[in-house]
Amino acid sequence: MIVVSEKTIARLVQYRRLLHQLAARGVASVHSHELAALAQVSAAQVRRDFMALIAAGTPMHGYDVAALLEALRAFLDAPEGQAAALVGIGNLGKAILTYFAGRRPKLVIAAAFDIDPAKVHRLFRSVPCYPVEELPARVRELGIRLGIITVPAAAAQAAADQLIRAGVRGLVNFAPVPLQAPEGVFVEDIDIAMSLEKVAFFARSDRAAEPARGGRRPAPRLHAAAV
Amino acid sequence: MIVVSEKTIARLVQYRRLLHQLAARGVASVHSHELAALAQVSAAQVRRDFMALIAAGTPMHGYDVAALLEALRAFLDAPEGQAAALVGIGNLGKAILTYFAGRRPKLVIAAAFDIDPAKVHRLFRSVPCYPVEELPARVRELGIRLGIITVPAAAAQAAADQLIRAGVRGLVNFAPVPLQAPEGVFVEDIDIAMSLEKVAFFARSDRAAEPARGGRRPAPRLHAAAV
DNA sequence: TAGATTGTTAATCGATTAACAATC
DNA sequence: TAGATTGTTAATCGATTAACAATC
Repeated sequence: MIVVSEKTIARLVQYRRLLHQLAARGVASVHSHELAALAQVSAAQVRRDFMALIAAGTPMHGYDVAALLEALRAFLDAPEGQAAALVGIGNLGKAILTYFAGRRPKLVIAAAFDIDPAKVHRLFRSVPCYPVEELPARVRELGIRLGIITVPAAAAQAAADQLIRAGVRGLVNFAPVPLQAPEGVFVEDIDIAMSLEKVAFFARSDRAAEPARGGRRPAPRLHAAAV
Repeated sequence: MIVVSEKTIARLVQYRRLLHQLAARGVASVHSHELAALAQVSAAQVRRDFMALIAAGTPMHGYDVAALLEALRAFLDAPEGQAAALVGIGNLGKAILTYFAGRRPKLVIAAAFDIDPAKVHRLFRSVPCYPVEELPARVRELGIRLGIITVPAAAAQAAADQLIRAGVRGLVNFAPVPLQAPEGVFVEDIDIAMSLEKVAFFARSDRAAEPARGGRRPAPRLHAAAV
């Protein structure tokens, strides 16, 4: 059982995104401080994370982009791929289906569900949509362990319960209500309205975000001009 | 100038959401441990946050829900209200417009922008949509300080730059690319694909999220059964 | 070599929680 | 009163960064 912090995984996922962009531009090697600037963390953090991945760099040359991508793939991706289910084909559900269409071979949305009779039994961005009554059977049949909830708030907990009962172990919830889930089920609540309210607070001219600090203080220096 | 941490604001926004739900159910008072269970923080954290808001409770009775909501409103909301601009009317943009339609009187999306000639000069969920060429003038004219970016990745930074030049101080970015912004502009990147990859990692049966700890350890206890 | 970067440690901060006296 | 909760402090953890020897 591999146990890691959520923040670490978030950073690794972000590195991968950035490295893909660099690779697409033909960049073959990268220094810790370059990636640090892009990911907005310290260079030491990047080096620590790569050390944990057993991805070595060399002084002057830096890290090999292809080797890093391979190390990240080996650590982050399920070898056999992962299938996800999406519940609720509103505008948000459609946006997510569109975004994922054919983009990540190892992480595909294999089934979508809705209660609207006009939406079921057809394809959305080549993903089949089924009535929610079929959710337990389809999720089990496809071995889905990952759920995306894009239904209205009132229906979110019921959708989550159904998914969990059918074997789902991770949920991304976009409904504006925190989900209850048993131990062992990872839930990420993405509340767009709450994010907007947070940003609105800091967008006011008399408000400022406290800069994140921490870490060792610089050593006090003898004054260079002292004679 | 009020300086607070981002996490604190996120908690206060969440408390408000939960208190609204309680108020709607007719609940008049609440204890710190009740709200703590809903918000998934410690009761001590809730009490500390309310102390900072100068919102007092009484032993046995707890905190008055209406008084808390008023204190949160006074702290979080701009007295004169805030207007936001949304750039990019795809599925995600429409989802956000739908969600906000008439919901928060103090935080309204006042203008939307798109490059598609078929979408401009009409209303989406009663929000007027203008061509992006008009963005600088409209944002200035409406005094907008808050921007929501729901354009494709390739167009995100340009949209951000335009908004910032026109006076926007806070951005919520849904494009899958981190935005560069000058000091004083608060940026929240919400990367749905990265969130999904993170959850996918923890949804695998051999992976577990490290439980967040910290805080004072329980005092060692003398064994009660010792004679 | 000289210079820059990596691998790693030491230091330190913010965040969080247990604890408990004061209070209703 | 007795019992539970609030207001507040003390303790402690994880996260983060400066520093620097080893290395290319």
